[in-house]
Amino acid sequence: MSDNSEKRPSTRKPARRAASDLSADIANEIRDSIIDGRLIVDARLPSEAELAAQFAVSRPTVREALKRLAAQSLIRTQRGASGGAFVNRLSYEQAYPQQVTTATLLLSMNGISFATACEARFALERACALLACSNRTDQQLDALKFEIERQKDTFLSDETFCQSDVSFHRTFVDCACNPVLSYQLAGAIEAMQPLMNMITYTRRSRAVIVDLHSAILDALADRKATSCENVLDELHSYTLSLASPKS
Amino acid sequence: MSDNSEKRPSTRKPARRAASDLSADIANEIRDSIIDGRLIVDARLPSEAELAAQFAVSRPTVREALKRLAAQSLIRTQRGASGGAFVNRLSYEQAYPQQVTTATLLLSMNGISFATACEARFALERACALLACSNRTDQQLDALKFEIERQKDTFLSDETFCQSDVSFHRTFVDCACNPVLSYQLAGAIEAMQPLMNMITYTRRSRAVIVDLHSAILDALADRKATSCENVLDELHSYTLSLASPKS
DNA sequence: CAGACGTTAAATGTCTGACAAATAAAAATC
DNA sequence: GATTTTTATTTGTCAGACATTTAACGTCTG
Repeated sequence: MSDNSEKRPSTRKPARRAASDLSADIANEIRDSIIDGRLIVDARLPSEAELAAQFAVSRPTVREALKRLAAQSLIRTQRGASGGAFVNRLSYEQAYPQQVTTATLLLSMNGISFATACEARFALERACALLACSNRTDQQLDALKFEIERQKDTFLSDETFCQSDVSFHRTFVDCACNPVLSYQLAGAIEAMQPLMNMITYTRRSRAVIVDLHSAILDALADRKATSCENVLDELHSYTLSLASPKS
Repeated sequence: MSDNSEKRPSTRKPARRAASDLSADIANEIRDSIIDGRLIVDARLPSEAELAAQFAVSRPTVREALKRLAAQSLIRTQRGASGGAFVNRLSYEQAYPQQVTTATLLLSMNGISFATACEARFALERACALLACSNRTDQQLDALKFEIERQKDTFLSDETFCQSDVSFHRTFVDCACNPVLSYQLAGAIEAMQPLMNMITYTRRSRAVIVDLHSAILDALADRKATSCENVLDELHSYTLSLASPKS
């Protein structure tokens, strides 16, 4: 929204623009360099001492800036002679935890209702149905089948059942064979699972869940996207009914 | 094959990196306290000196940990007598930029193809169609109409047109009236827009876009979810055809 | 000449101590 | 009693130092 016209560092001076957070400024500057390609993957940043001289600050300040970037997995550091800070290749594995943390806190801190979270979660999962039906592999079907079989085991602990539930839905999302989609959805599903577990833990009927999961598997096997979406809607309704059975 | 100087021995395990990163350990510990509720929103953390004593490290180390948390908007700091570090109420506005940054870098650093990104983007947007049709307000329709009118102006610069395009789609997502969905989708749309602009900038026909946008508006007005999804599919196909014109 | 081995230098990780700046509460003044 | 001043607390920043890690260099030996 704000006009980002900070492309002229030559005329830049230690102005009075509320610059009481040097480490944040430095971190932002380096981050922008990474985003717009001036610093490419695996490029080595100047040493902390050099950065300190370059930005005319002390080394602790530079270090705080680097730690900010490290917290976002934008850089990695290595000790030793040819060590230093390197631009990190951001991988899905590294981005997942942050995504989950952020989503979890957003839900818990902003009073998101169970219904709203649930609605979002199933809408997103529904978005995968079409692609999953066209792109799913037989291996993925086997994986889904395996989880369903696990869930049929009545001796399974509640915790393990929930874990298997998450695995099932993540595998379902993976059926779309689109890593971007998997990334986005994994964050959403993982973040909402604790919330959903807390509410539906005791009330859920495993038989109903297993039946619906089986129906999803069948729809995927037959590549029937519409029927797949319908089952997801049923699962959505059932989950909602667990949360508010007040009558 | 060129000899790669950055070989990665597969036997190398990332297990021994926990030994020397005190600031990361401290940051993780505090983060977990926030997540599981031991530290609630607006709670004040101990002062840096107290934290240093508590964790038996020096103040700079504590500060690096706090900067890591600040980079994720988990805490805010305030100077002065009754200042300190406070648990931040994570808002969507604060989470957006990080979400966009992460998504942008994930796309650009992992060689995500245009088709894959496009597929994910439209699948996600499609997920909103059903909810948008039931929940949209007349105000939102007006906002969409306003953007379409802007896009009809032939004197609009390419940049402004793209900007309006983003606004249109974000407003569309907002029609679902689900903040969680808006958050997830905004990240995806914002992150993919630069990629899509780069490819479709010159080739796109504004008339086609405007027509499709109008069709979306009509579908929303009539609350016809299926027709809305179909138009989105058309837009998807058209965008894809721009990237690989078989003519 | 080649390989093993010790040395060295560079870089990050950490600590100590200090001062500056901001800020709210307490104290002093009118 | 209201306003002003002082004070204490806390973060922001700096300087210097030492420890630790690690790659590169040089030396010694077979």
